[in-house]
Amino acid sequence: MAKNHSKNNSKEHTRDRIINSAKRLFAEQGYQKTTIVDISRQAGLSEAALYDYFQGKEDLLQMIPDLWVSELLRDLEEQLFGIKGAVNKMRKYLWWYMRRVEQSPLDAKIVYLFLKTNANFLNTEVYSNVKKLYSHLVDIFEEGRKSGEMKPDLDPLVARDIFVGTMDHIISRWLLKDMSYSLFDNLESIFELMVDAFKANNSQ
Amino acid sequence: MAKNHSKNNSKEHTRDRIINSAKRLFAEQGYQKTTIVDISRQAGLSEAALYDYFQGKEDLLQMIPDLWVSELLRDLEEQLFGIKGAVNKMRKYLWWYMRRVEQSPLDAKIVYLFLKTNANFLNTEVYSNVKKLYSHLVDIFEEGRKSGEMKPDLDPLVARDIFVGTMDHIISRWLLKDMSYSLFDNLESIFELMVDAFKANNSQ
DNA sequence: AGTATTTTCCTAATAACATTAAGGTTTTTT
DNA sequence: AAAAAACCTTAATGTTATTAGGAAAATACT
Repeated sequence: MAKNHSKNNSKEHTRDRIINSAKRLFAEQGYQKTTIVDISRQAGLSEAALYDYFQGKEDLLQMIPDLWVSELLRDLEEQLFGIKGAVNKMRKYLWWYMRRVEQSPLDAKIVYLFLKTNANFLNTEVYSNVKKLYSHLVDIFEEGRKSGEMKPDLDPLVARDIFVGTMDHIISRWLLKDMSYSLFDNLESIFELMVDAFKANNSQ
Repeated sequence: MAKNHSKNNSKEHTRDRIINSAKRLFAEQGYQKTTIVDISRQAGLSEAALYDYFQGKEDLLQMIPDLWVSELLRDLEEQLFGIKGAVNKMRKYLWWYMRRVEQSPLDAKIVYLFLKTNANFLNTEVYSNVKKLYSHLVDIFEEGRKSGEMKPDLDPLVARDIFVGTMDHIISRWLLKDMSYSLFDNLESIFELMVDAFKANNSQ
């Protein structure tokens, strides 16, 4: 029993060690320049042993965003729960996501810089989860439109493009610049401008 | 004389043939999955001959965006010349860029999907030209602010982030979805929303 | 023209790397 | 304690980027 427990732990531990080594190395040196030897050394194994845990280098790369994004998805609904009003939800979404990125810069770096290179990204688990993350945004804009908080003719998909595009752009630059400043700089004024774009024009 | 001319032509021709082969293959199969043999076969040479024209695979990848982006930069000033008003310039910028992307989808694909992977992207020629492309946008927003066409407290850098982020997002998705629809779908309503975000609120 | 030089290209190394083969050692189960 | 399973290792194997070394063709020079 106790042995079984400790064994399972150690197995999980090894797997995690490999993932964390890969994460650090991919984020530091990029996917191409990181070798399987690098990763397995860092994790304290031989190269061959790594193949008992993962199918290969691509598989290992995929695993990192897989874990991160599905955890984000789990957290998101929790975070939006109980918040009233589309603008308030939109605000929470933005601040929440930026904080999550700031908390997991290595995961974010891999998602933003190395994932899209994968030819069949559209067929991955990650993409389907990212779409779910986005769909919450679409719901928020739809709610805003219906409640009269936002423009009556607001296209929720267009609003999402502006929102996500802006977020992603800010994050990409932050990652490229090696996270040398805070992601929250200017966030308030960015948010205000986007609200101006979406909100109902009461004065007309 | 005649020989010299034809020789220079053929030299340029070979170089171009290599670049175009690489462009097609990188865009089709991705950078990693494209081999030097693939490229040189396609261009009608041996692998080794390719190294007389380019330093290596990375160098070849870099070359493609280099050429495209610097040509874009040359064209941009021409295109904005004579257009009056910040909103009109902003509109022209958006439509111009989208058309250029639609006209050179292979270049765009390489820029958008494979370039940021490069660890020292920030130190490349391309990045410095991209920054110049962006700086025209900042100028436009600054002009709009000063002329009263846009909000008096509009931060031009923030406006640029929204504008570029939105554009890039739409383009990335279009590229990932294999250019299966028109980039100009919804462009009008996207533009209108962005204008609402930036423009002076006359009714207040 | 005829020789020297440069350009362009090729066939073979070379070396780095991902992935597999084959099997040993330790742990768990019975 | 024997059998099975889990975990790990060293030594291939095969692919691929890059170099070496030099042939063939074009160009320049006399």
